[in-house]
Amino acid sequence: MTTKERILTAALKLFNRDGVERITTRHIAADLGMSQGNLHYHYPNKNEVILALLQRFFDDLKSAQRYEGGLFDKEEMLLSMQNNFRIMHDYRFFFLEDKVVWRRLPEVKKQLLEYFDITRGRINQVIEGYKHHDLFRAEVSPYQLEFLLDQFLFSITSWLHAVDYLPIQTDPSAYFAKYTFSIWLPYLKPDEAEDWEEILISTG
Amino acid sequence: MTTKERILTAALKLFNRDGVERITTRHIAADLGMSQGNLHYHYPNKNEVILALLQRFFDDLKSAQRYEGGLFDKEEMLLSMQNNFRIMHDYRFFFLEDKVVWRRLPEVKKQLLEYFDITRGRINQVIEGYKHHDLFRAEVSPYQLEFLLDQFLFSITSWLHAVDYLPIQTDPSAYFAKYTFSIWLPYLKPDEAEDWEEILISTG
DNA sequence: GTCTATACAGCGATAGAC
DNA sequence: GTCTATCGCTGTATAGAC
Repeated sequence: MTTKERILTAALKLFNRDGVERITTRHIAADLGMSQGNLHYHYPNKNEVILALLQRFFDDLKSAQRYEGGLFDKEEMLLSMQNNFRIMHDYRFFFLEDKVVWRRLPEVKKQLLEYFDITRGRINQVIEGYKHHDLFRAEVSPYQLEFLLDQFLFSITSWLHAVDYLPIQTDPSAYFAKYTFSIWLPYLKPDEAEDWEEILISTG
Repeated sequence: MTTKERILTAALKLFNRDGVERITTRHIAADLGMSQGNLHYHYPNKNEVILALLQRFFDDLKSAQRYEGGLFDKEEMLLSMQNNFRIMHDYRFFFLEDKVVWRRLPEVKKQLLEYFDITRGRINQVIEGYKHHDLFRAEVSPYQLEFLLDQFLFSITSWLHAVDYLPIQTDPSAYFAKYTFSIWLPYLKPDEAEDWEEILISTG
């Protein structure tokens, strides 16, 4: 592992544990048994460390992305979401302290919103596909269905915040991946809902 | 308005705008055209300012609480939630920067979790009442229903975080109060769902 | 109650030796 | 590449005059 990489790993650990504002370049250097001057040789300032971590976050997401199975391979969809959630959890300070980071670096906000906008498009495709194949219950009103996309997006962007407020026993990433898909069960026709429920119960 | 109150009002404004960590006692004093020494006469340190704000938050909640209508007065329930959300929005730094505040003052975490635990109990009562009066659709499985309480709690505790991620045009407090109740529409029997939908569309 | 002045600690960042 | 030393700035908190 190169020194630059070791710095990022230590910084990530400390940011997640103690917060971006509290952790200084001194702390990161000390954690590595390295001088602060040397750290500044590799990264001119703290913001550059944060930006490098954001880059690594997106790289991790990309390399975890297997080839897209069809929109209707349920198990694949669930596991893929679990994977993404695990990576988000690895870099959780970006989300748990999003407002703090965005204030330092508006660029981070822009990039994260772009990322979630792409996700939003994917989810919308799935919903439209389900509409097209007539898999939603007939009684569900358009008003109700309008909220569905927002509900997914809410869950995907903000689940890390909720971890402290909900009584969760198991691995948060796994729990909230299941939670996210459980959102739409009551919108689906009984057969489709049963299908999904089985997957949610048996997987992970 | 007493000086102590003026300090709290200024501090709240600045915390919401620029973040708890960034805003210092100097900033608060300057905003009031007051010396920093004088501020420290009224509040010995920044943490005491934050704790006083938490107290005021709970006071505001309490005084906004009208007498509880029955569990089944829908309009009352919606307006009451909108009110609570508005107050949360007034003190939003407590929620948008919850992890940062909690690290400084673990006491704040304890009190907020207690508050939401009480809310959790109330919601659970409503759900149980709906079960008892047989208002949920028969096809909804116990597995699905288990998630309902968590969905409500997730929404109520974390909606402020989601404001930046969702494309919201109107007043966030109003939007998310409606959003929260829209969660359970697909779980309800058609008649009850229609009833709720009408309220959600016509109110606010 | 309100002010000015000050002590003290910690942070970001740079310079220069090895 | 890595170190030590150091500067300038900002934050918290206190002391003492009015």
